[in-house]
Amino acid sequence: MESRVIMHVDANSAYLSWEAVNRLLHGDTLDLRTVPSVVGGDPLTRHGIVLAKSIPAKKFGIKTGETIWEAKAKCPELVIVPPDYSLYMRCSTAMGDILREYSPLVEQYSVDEYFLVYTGCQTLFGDPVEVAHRIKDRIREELGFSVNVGVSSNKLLAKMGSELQKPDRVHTLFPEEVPTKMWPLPVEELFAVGRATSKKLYDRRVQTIGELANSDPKWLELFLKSHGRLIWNYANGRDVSLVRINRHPVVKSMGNSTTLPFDIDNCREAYLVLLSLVETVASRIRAAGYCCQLVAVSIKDNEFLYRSHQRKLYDPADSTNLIHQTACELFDELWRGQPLRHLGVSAAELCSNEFLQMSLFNELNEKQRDLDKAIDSIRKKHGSLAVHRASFIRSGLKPMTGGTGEEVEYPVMSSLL
DNA sequence: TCTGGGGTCCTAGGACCC
DNA sequence: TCTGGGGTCCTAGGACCC
Repeated sequence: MESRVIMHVDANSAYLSWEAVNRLLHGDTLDLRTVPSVVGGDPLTRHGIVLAKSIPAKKFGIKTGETIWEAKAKCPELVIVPPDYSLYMRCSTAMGDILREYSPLVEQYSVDEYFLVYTGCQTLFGDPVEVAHRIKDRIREELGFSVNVGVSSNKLLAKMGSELQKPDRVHTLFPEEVPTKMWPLPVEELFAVGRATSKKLYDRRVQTIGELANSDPKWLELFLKSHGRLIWNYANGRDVSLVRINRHPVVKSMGNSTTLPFDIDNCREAYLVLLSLVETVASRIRAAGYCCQLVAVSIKDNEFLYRSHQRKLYDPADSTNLIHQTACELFDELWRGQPLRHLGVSAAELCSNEFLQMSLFNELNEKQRDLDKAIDSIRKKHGSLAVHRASFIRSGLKPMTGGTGEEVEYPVMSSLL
């Protein structure tokens, strides 16, 4: 069997680079990439975390995910810009369009990452490493931002390769290069080794990827279960997962959640927030032609304690009111009166809605579906704010919450490759 | 001036059935 | 009747990813 050639293409500091490019395009003279800067949420609405940082900001020790407040303390002259998700979608798509010129097998892994199967394309475009450089340079010249490209024979190594040194670089990480290029790295840099796993490994004196690779998988399984075997294989450069074309992505769940500007302390308001979340979730489900058979509600209180309840439905549902009804019942199970800062609704066990469309259900459901359908089409034509439920009037709450502004047309794929 | 939002997968325990 | 054990479904929670 011919060995595979896989590339992983990763936009460098994606949100920040894209903001920088867009601002230059619109006449700004300052290139955000050249100064300490971050893309971040608004602390006044309690969304104040760093979503992306420039390389100069990184030199101040600023990290993604930390609070704007902490970042400012590290660098008082820090430039902070708000996120613009619809811009990021456009940049993401433009990147994918270039990649598809080099292979039909392209998987969008996240908003700023793609896998590309180059196996068999050599005869058309030539040596993989040369093509990786060409792709990288074309994206920089045509779209204005830099990427890293990792080249290897499986997805894991291609991805690890693209992370090696940034920005604007191509790296190979073939299996024979694993001991020299990957094994010296600290274990937390391995894909699928997060905070909890790296702590357990450090507690047991496993500090580098090489030490993990050369430890006994049976021993790893004692304290990491099946995850131990997985990361042991990864550390040894082994991964058999396939690149999946996103044309027919299998979405497993759809959810929306929100951190509220102020704590919620009564169930009337909570029900309303749940409704605004369900409006978004249910319309996404319907737009995709799905029904859900499971509804989940999550809460986070003012002490950051997180809990969730879920319930399987007797009949698959896609109606806003039905899902909201279930969500409120789940909320009642969960809530013990503590002030809440965050609410979430998720719909899972998705199935096709064809069965429902056959109208085997009672008249009430029929009317409910017609109503949802009518509302969806008005919103599609005139915008999501064109029609909303009267209960939101003077509530101070948004009638639809969640999402990124635009309908996101790609899935966020599995955490495992 | 604290700490986002979108996902997937795995595990453990209880219920229930045979 | 004195004690088992498989299999499946459901639920809660945790870990990981971008």
